[in-house]
Amino acid sequence: MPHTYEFPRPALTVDIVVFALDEQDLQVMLIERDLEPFEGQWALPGGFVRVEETLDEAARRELQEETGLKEIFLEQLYTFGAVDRDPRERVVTVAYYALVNLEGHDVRASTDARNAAWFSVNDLPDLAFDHQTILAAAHDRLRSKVRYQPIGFELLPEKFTLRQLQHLYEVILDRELDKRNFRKKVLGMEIVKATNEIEKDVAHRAARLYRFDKRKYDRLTKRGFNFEI
Amino acid sequence: MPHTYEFPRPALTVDIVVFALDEQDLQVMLIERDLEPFEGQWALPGGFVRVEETLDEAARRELQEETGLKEIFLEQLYTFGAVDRDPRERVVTVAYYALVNLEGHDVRASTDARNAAWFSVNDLPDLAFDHQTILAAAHDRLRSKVRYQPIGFELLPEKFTLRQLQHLYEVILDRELDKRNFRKKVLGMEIVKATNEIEKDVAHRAARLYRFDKRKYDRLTKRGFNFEI
DNA sequence: TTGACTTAGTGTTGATAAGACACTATTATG
DNA sequence: CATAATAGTGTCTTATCAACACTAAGTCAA
Repeated sequence: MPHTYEFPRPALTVDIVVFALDEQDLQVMLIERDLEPFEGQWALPGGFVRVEETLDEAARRELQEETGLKEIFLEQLYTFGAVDRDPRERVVTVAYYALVNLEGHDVRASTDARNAAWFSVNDLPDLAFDHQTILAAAHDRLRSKVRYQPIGFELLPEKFTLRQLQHLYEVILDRELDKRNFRKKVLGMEIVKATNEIEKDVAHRAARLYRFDKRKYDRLTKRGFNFEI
Repeated sequence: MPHTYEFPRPALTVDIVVFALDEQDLQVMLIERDLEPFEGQWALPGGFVRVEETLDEAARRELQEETGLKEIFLEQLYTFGAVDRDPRERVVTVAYYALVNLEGHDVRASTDARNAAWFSVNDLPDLAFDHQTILAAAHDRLRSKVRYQPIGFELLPEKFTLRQLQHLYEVILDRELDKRNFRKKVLGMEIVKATNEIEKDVAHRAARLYRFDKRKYDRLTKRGFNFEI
């Protein structure tokens, strides 16, 4: 069913940069394109915005369709509108970034006849369209945002050790942190709460598990509290 | 000339929140609508994105057409895509915010048969569409951004006194700052340079004029310098 | 069962930055 | 020439940040 407008309109898409964390690295989910243009190349998950859904809904829908991920942290990043970013026609894309913890979510390796895979942000393949630019912008945003808002917890399982939390910050900020200073600061802010559990199946002394205390964090931010690592 | 697509497409617009500073307040430029919907109500300047221009170009073009402003600081803010934000049809808008200094730019009070005017952000009329939401988001962004990037200089004339600069921060951050500490900090960062001029036509001791040292600022930010007030 | 290995967990100190605070200097004006 | 208005300046206290090393607890293998 064709749709006709008085003036030409850009197509509108969403693209999502999904970050996760493994033991070594920050990872990004990419999808192998099975259509021209850029057939066979890796690209960010995404697709067209429908007229009856919001941008956030479009991003969540595409993410679930293409990767199986749902109910994850998702935030709008920036809208990319270079005239020639898609060789076929004018396409404006609203980019999002998402954070997932690998333990809590089951990521389908392949859906919609497309191949999906995780890549280290430090070892990326060539990407389709301007997706390299979008990914770099998302990485920048994550790096700066993690410094004043505790979004990093989204990358960890519900219960985590302080070592895992520190590792998260070290990977995202790309520098080493002092263990004692880090623990002092995090515990001093009182936004994590000790559980009475310890980690299991480790070949050394087991560390205490903590959980993020969202209620306390919300109360603190209301009073202008600034979470800074 | 009609344009036909296989699937329906949202219309794509840009809207711009233009900030300026007067002696008392932070001001925003609004335009009185002369068409339905919201005829007679105040709204942000903006309009449709053309297929042959980037989003930034669209924002600059609309700004010049509707307010006469050009060559000003302009930055993308956020993209608003609620399904019912325009009662006529689906319209997604890429919002921008802009900073101008009132002395350096000649703002037409009225163009395109529309009435344009400045309003204090503390005393706004009812706005059309979701423009109240967009404006609030821009105000938030300005407040937080001014704390770690020296964008505030865009609101001042080329040469300004330290009192003007302090006033700018006080208005945007909505709190009083200590004069000695403020001057110590700003001069210590070395991102403003004293001129050998002083202000004129004041009924008291005249203050020295300074100018923003963009070259020095660029060199400092490259080394990870953090501009914080 | 014990010794080696691995990571958990813990405080102090010195340096630097931030915040509170009040007076003198300069110019215009009546 | 006195008054009024804002410019311009330094010190001290307190808080924050960064550097730094050892003991505790548990696993594992000989």
